[in-house]
Amino acid sequence: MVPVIQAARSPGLSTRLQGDTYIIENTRDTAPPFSLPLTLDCGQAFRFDQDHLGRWYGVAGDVLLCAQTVKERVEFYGVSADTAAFIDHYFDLSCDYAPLKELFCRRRPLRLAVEQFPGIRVLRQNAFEALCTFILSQNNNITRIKGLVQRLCQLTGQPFCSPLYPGRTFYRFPAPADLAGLEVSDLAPVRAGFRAKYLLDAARRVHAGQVDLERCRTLPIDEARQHLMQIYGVGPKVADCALLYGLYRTECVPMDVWMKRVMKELLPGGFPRYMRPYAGIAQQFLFHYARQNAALFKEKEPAAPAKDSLSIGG
DNA sequence: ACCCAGGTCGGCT
DNA sequence: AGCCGACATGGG
Repeated sequence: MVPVIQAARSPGLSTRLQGDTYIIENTRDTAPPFSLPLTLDCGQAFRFDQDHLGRWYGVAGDVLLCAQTVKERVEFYGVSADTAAFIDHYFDLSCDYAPLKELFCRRRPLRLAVEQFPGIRVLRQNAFEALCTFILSQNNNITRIKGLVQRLCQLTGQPFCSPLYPGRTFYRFPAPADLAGLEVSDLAPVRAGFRAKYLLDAARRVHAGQVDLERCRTLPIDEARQHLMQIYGVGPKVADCALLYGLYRTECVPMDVWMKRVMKELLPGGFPRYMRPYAGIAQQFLFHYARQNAALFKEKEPAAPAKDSLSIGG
């Protein structure tokens, strides 16, 4: 129930630190190991953008990450040994996605999603950050969520500098203690609207130990979900996001409007039992697939997707 | 101006 | 248990 296939022997990826550049390659073929834009901008993390050179950069944990795809390789810049270890963890590089994708591809609709967007990976984000950012996500669009998170970090997070971007200031995501003592009025500059009070309730409960995020890593999944849902403003969807993205509970499938549409059309019977432990990862492929093929799934009522290309069932 | 956005809450049946 | 409007804000 815990991890995904750990595959220490054949992770499918090789990594090496050359100077301060951390290079990640695919050991199986010449294809890129994973897609930076798909992984960083597919609606799981909200702190990454592209700079004027096209490099992806953003704060994760305590550090600024800056990366680019160069000739079938992913390169991270300004990387220390500690940062390299963090990258391994954050991008879950010890997890081999090949057998997972093979599993998913046994169902045709999932195969279409995986084949169209093979570079997606589910990140291992900080649990409190995942909880908070998905509290901010509710009834909101991704562009604006990124703005809210950015302003929250500027207002309450710890500032630091990076030699990668001289003269700029970056901000870590606030710790529970950074938020627990604040009032809704203090968060006004964030412009989070009705979500501000939810955010503060989460911070206070985590800070007070009333909510134990780490315990949710191992609790039976229904108990973990209920434990998080004691937070005012956290329902089943946000709880599942915190569990999947922040606590690596890969059996969780956050059901937002898009996933409801795509499941109804493509997997009306739900995920097959054999992929249930990793259904959250399959979800990431389906979620992106649905959004990128919005015209097929946006229809309110029947308007089934083109049965020609999206055959139902397996 | 209008609609919607990776939902949840409180108040109804 | 399930439906429905309100909720703050602003991007397209």
